[in-house]
Amino acid sequence: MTQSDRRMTQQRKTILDVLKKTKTHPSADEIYEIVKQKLPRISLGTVYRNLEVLSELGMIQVLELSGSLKRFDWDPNKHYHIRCIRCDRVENAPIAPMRQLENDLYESTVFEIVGHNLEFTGLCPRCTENMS
Amino acid sequence: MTQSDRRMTQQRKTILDVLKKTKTHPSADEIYEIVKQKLPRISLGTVYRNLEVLSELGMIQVLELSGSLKRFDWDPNKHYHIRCIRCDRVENAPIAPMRQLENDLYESTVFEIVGHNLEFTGLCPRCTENMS
DNA sequence: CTACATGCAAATGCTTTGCAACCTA
DNA sequence: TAGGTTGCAAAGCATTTGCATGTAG
Repeated sequence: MTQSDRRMTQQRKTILDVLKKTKTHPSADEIYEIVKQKLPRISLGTVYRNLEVLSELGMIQVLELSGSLKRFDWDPNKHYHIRCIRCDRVENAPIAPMRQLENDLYESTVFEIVGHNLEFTGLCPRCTENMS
Repeated sequence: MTQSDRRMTQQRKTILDVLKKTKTHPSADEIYEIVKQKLPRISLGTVYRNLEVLSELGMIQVLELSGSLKRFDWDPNKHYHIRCIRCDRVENAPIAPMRQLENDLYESTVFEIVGHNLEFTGLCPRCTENMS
């Protein structure tokens, strides 16, 4: 199936809209809950399938961060993230991609490097406040 | 429960031994399969519980890499990894930890940074060969 | 019309957990 | 002998999938 075979269904369009407007990095279930307000009969499976398709089309990005569920990013461009170790909230890390990193490894590994992922962990403001 | 309350059972000892000898970064199930050869009656649940305990004790490290199952590292010290996107094999990345990275973010984020994770993705030699 | 997409429910895969029996310190 | 630990099985949870029906192009 080629890209042109994709159909812009109500569901796909709504999911994309919701993600673009959310501006955070929600999980499939969070997206499902919001989309359900507009399309009450949508199923979670459809949400997963469409997020997958949209990422194949390069319109969004799937974030598979360490030790947490999948999150989805309206911005398909490479960038880094910070994850709150308490509430799992994810935000962008305000630091430019380090493109030379992969070259640094070129001579010292037998792997053929194709990319890298940098993820910061920390406490978001809300969780810092509520520390018991 | 304090560290001194921990008991060094046959199971715990064997799991630690196997991991130290493996020198790779196996999954719980891979460890289970090897340990079973020495302790045929051990259960997968016990393997998970002990790996968790050993990491609490700082004797090993749990790796929660993006989009893959948990892996366990006999070396509790911070270091980076490369993951094969085809077979999921994980090896160490021969590059020194960048300790200043977190400071770079200090002024530009509202998060209280506590750490970071850098993960390279690529093709291991075996998978590079077998590319169809 | 055709074949991609959906809703539903069941299945999957990894990991965790409740519990009674067991064993280490 | 106290209480941490085990084996077993069941539960948990995010995600995927099979299938009959629906619908975009």
